[in-house]
Amino acid sequence: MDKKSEILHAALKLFVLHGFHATPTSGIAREAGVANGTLFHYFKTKDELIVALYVHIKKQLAFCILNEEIAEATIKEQCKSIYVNALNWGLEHPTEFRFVQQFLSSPYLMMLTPAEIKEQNNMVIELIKEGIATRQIKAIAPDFINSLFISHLFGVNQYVLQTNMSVADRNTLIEESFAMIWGMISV
Amino acid sequence: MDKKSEILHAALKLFVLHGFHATPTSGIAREAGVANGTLFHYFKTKDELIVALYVHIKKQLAFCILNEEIAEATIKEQCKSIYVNALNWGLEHPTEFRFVQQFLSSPYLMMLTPAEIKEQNNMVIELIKEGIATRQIKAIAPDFINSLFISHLFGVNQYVLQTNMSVADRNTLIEESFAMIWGMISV
DNA sequence: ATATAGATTGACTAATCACTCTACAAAATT
DNA sequence: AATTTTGTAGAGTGATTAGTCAATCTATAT
Repeated sequence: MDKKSEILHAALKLFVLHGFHATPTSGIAREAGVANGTLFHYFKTKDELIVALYVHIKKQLAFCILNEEIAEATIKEQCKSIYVNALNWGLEHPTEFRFVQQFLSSPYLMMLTPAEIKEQNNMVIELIKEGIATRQIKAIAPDFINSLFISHLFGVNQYVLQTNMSVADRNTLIEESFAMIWGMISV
Repeated sequence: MDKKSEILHAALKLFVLHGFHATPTSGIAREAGVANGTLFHYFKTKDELIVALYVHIKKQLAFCILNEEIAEATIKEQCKSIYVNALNWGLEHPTEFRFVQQFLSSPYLMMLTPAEIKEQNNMVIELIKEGIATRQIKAIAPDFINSLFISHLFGVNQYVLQTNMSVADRNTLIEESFAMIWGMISV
């Protein structure tokens, strides 16, 4: 792992543990095993590091969600694939997931342009629109359905993380929870 | 408004605007129109102020949710009353709502004891249990249903806040969104 | 071999921060 | 009236911070 990655990795850990401002850049550098100045060689400011980390993690999540052949699947199967992949990613990467949550409910969110924010949900929105057009999904605002979809994901993730469950129980819950959200948004 | 309230009010505004650590206590005191030392007369530390603010806001929300006669209502009506009241409170107090969100996804959350955290959902959990016992709500973990309920609330709130809607449209959406969550959790 | 560009370092700085301290004013209590 | 408690102020303090900078190192290209 190169130094830039080490810095991002250390920053993620410390930000989730202590919060953005309670984590000094000097602490990140120490945790990453690099000098103080090196951090500012890769990221002009601390704010730039925070935003870069968010974009970096979002990219990983997006890659993981799409990491399957779903071209020929039905709308429902595609939705389920996205749902299950996103949920599993969140459960396998709780620190990253928590960081995203922390970032989205912080004032740092405003450092992203509205276009950037919208862009990230674009794929799901398009899928929802297709589902509406083919009368498989309820004919209500796609943005609204997307909001419910994401919220549901967050809720299930949070519940699983704070509950000790066997892998089998967890998988059952994931199946059932998709059935619930699909029942809610499908016609 | 007394000085303590002024301090809480100023802190809320600045925390949501700039984040916890990016808001200096001196700034809060200035915004509240009191001296620096006065802040520390009422709150021993900045952390104590943050937690006190959270507890203060949660108390307001709890009061608002219960502010109706619902003793004789059915489980569904009680759930709807809580849902609508909570949602309306969030829409009428976006800053407070955002603060709660920010607090819950920050490391400050860990300053609350697990008992305190659990206590806050207790009323809804009890209602869900009653609903399950009377076979009106699906027989799955009450904590899980509570998670979904809260997440749904957050999702709808976020959508409404980021969308320009007429009051009529908003009320329709609130009605419809309750029907959706109720359809999801009822038998 | 030499030159050039980028990577890395860590001491340094100016600013800022949470919190303290002393002094005094206003109530409340005796 | 005297005394104690509580509220308020704001200058002051030691610690900490983001970011800079000049110096050194590494690697690749010529």
